[in-house]
Amino acid sequence: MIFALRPSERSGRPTLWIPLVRRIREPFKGLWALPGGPLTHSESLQDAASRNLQETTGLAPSYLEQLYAFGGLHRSPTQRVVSIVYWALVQPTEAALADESENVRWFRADRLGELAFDHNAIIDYALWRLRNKMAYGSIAYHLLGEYFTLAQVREVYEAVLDRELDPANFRRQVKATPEIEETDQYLQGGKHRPPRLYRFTGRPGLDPDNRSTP
Amino acid sequence: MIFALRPSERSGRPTLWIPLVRRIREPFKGLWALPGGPLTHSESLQDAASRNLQETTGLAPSYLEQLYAFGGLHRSPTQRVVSIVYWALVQPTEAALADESENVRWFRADRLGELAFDHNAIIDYALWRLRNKMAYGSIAYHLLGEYFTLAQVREVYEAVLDRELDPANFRRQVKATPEIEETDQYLQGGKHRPPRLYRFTGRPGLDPDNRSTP
DNA sequence: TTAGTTCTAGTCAATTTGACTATAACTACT
DNA sequence: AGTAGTTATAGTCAAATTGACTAGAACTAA
Repeated sequence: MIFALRPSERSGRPTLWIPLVRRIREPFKGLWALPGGPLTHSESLQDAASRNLQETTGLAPSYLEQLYAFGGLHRSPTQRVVSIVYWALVQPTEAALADESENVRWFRADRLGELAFDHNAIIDYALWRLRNKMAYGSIAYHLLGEYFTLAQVREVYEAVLDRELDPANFRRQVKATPEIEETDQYLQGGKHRPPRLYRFTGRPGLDPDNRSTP
Repeated sequence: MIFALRPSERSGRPTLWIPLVRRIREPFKGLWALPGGPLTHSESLQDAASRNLQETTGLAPSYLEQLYAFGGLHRSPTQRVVSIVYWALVQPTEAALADESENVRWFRADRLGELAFDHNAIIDYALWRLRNKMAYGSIAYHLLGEYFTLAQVREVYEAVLDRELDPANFRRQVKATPEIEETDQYLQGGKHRPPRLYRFTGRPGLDPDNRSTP
């Protein structure tokens, strides 16, 4: 389950997109589904998630975390399947390089049709978790490049939380977080005063997969 | 992974306890471990967790949530094992009924020796999650009975967060949460003014397992 | 009756939040 | 060159929240 920001077609503002793969066999042949695959004996769960991500979309995520293990009895009509789902955030530069083909395509996260299996429910849950994490932790930065303006951060929040935020107040809050570092670079090229660039110096989450690896 | 409150032996204040089972075969024969067992083809993950809980300790939890799927390569020295761990909170009345035997015993969560497999790490993570959830959500009530005093709620917070809280300020905050309902009952029997009893009217979490079941 | 205890309501200053104003610094147009 | 348009950025002010504290209420035990 991969999230990336892409500019919306109309407004140009960033919105959440996710890549899906088309099912080429039954069940649900022809429908779109989350990328995934079996776990082998010689890789950890996180490694398997990375590998699947790499194989289907060519992406290397800047953030990868376990989402949930789905194990209901009737997730697949043909057999019992337990899916340990990971979710990833990728930076725009990465996302632009992603492979796209007949059977791999990006979709806006808020405009999905009916997907295979219980994948709509999985995505709903991932969106809920993303919004939740965003409200507390510092996760939005993994959707941006190394350098970013505070307005870009605000746009990420606005896209994910789907509401407008006061620019001045948002600034004040972000600047109060110690993980945000001011650079002395400015972003040129806009039709207005050039905004200062910042960078994020924090580490990912505190999950069992990540907490030990410093 | 089961949490319950029990009065500390010395101070009498509530502290966190967890039941462990003794390994009766290799690997780690003789060491204590978290209760658990294999997943069958005919039960969901949550059902399997409930069943294992019931079989080993006789407990029926008031709260059951998925913790994490652990899938490192070397968790067991003999074979590759993926454990989808659930954590439960049980009320004191339930916990008092729990089976205890030669091979099932309760331990204080902050005074554990070396356990089998990676179970120390799992418990550390569960404790971290419990503290986290407690700081935000309304989860402490699942460790208490149906009726409770605000001082009891505070004691739960103090036990889990391991720091003292101002009684008056804590009251104010708890009373501000809409899920807490005042009753017109009072708890008699103390050597002091009898405190009013409250009840919790909220629902569990918003996990995929729980969110649909109303 | 009094001392001891916790319960409970309340005050007050410090901090944080939300709404808003004003100036700074750039580009684009005339 | 000058001016309008735009976003960046700092700052103000009232409202809401939090933390430290005070004081009376209501019970038990002696």
